[in-house]
Amino acid sequence: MGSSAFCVKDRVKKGAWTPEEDKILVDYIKDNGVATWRSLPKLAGLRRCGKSCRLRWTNYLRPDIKRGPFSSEEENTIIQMHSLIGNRWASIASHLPGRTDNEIKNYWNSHLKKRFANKGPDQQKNRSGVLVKAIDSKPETPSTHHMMQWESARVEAEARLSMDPLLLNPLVAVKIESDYFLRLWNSNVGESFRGANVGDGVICGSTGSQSSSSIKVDDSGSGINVQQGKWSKRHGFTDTVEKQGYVNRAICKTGSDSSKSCEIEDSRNNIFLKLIDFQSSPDNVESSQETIDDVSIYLKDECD
DNA sequence: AACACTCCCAACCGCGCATGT
DNA sequence: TACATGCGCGGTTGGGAGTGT
Repeated sequence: MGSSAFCVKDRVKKGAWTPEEDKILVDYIKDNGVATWRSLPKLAGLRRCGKSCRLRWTNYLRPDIKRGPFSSEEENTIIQMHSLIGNRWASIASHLPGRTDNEIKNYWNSHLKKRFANKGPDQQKNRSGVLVKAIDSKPETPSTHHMMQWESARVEAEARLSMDPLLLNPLVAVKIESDYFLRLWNSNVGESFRGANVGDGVICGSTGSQSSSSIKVDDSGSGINVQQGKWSKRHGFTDTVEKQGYVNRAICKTGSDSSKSCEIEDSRNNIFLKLIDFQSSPDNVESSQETIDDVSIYLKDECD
């Protein structure tokens, strides 16, 4: 379907790109941008298929691409990310500005793969000597499995956001920065969650007493609503924004004692994260000291 | 110098997801 | 709901560059 029809035109040139072709492509995109890749070669006067043009642009001609050898920091990032999420090169690339997924994939296959091939089936050490465990491996416990799934979901959400071209707009970047899920994850709350000792099993049946005002964000279609904004003493969240993300459903509440609770559901990975009774400054989340009293991880099927 | 072999990376291929009709 | 289209992603390949004999 899609791609098979995308690049099957006869008489299109294949193989290495010439400098002349590069110039045509760059000049055209500079002047006109990219409406659809499919129509671009014809409009630009290139005998290439749209797919080839897109690849050439995204992997080689884009002005923000960083050339040269990988730094030790970049290498370390690749190793750690790969140990966590496996061959998801696009997600890994989102953490390395200027590097393409293709470049990272090649670097892994040519430089790093062999180095870790003899370190056991699922264990790798980064340059700091920290032992990390591959997510591809069979989890030893349900909780570790879910921790990995959740981290994987987080990385994917970050990747999606970072790949968003709107990010180039600083105003939009502020919105994305305040994406509640990611901010929550990157806050002390998320830190607590990541470091939380959830034992060997899945914790179910956690309780929390919320009342007063609440805002429910529900996604029943393909679009996803993610809360952003600041806590308000009286109204829970203020400001909402619709954007593409990974969280499928979030229910956030402000208790009568100004305590907060937040439930985040990730249906794709079948994870239910519940943060109960954490406090934060109602006026400025960014600078707040958030604490967490209870963290629950649900397996939906088991706990509903 | 010539050949064989290995390595690296740009480019291609096919699958699958998101979106539109 | 079903189908078509556009495109992103990960796996694979082919050829040039580098190295060894």
